Amino acid sequence: MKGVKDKAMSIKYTILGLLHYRDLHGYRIKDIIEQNFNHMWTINFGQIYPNLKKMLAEQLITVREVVQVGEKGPPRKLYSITEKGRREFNQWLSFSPDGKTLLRDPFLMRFVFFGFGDKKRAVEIIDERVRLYREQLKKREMNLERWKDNDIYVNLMAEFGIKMNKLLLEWLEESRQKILESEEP
Amino acid sequence: MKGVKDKAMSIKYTILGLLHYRDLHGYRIKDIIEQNFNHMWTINFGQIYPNLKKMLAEQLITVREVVQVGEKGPPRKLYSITEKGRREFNQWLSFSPDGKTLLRDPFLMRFVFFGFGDKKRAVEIIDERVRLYREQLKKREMNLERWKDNDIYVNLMAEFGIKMNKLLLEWLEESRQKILESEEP
DNA sequence: CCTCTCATGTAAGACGTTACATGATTCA
DNA sequence: TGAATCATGTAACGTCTTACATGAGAGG
Repeated sequence: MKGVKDKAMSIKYTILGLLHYRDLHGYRIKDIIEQNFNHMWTINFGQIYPNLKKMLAEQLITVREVVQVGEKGPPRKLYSITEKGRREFNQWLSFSPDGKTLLRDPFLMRFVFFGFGDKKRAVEIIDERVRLYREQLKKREMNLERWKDNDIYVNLMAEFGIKMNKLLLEWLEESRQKILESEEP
Repeated sequence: MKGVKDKAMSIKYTILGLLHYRDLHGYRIKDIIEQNFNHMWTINFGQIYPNLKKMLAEQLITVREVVQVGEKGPPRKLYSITEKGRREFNQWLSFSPDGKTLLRDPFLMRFVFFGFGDKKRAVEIIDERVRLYREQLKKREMNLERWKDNDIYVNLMAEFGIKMNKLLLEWLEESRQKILESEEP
């Protein structure tokens, strides 16, 4: 069980997980993570390509170059998971010690200190945020529709993202009301 | 409005915010953040002390050394916010562009892939997690009691932490049931 | 012609985590 | 005596973000 340590989100295991479904190239991996794990992650190429390189060196994956005839852009590099990759993935899946659940939100951080600023401005900022959360919710609900046929865990996870989004919205709207009703210090 | 950019949680502004209430030393700042922002952050000295040093150089804060007579440990360094610090803080409070809300949870990341592993083991891991969320919830509820007299924003934030915790618990318990009822692939 | 999308990648820097190092006092 | 708490801090390492660099084809 040694060696399976990762407190962070771990792109490594996410990639290994995705490669269980089908072979993928870097650009596509980014797409999938962006669409499906957007409530947990912001992903970028600066993370993906170096990781793939490293995983290749560790022999967790293999590559083959595929030229898409009549398609734009450079040839794709399709990655596949190896037996070693599967073994490490399974170790992680069953025995990785989980870190804490963290809701990282710079807005919420500001929110706590709104008492030191102007109330009118605070409400303005909240309104902006409400709009943003509404848009996000719409997107997630559409996304869930698209993936409905998927496996149970993926669906449950997507449903959770929507629930969290709704909670955030409800809470913010209630808070807005309470703030308006509150007396100035 | 230039120069106010921070996508990350920004210890800097959090410290400036806390110094609005009273003068603090590094160790105490860590305590407060740990107790009050635990659903958003894990904080450690490796972040706090270097930041205080930097903020001192930027003249956002000042220090004075205070020897606690008859107290254990080295003398405390009490930090105060300066006028410049207040100005920067207010800029941030009113005009910082907020990044995305991210729920970082290594457990949830594993959860998505449970379909590739053993169902019995998956349920075991979920049960462990349920216990952990229950404990967390208890702590947060006690914490809210302690801070009840605080300002409205701090309270709303704490309430949100509790709501999120409850949602996570409910969702996980429901999911556990659905997983048990589901057919093996 | 210009911008968008697809597709690869690197480099610098910001941010976060863990481990180490020191040392006094309190409590079991 | 040994562990825990209070209190300071540094160093090394990992992770994440942003910006840069390249280039082809599609569509307006």
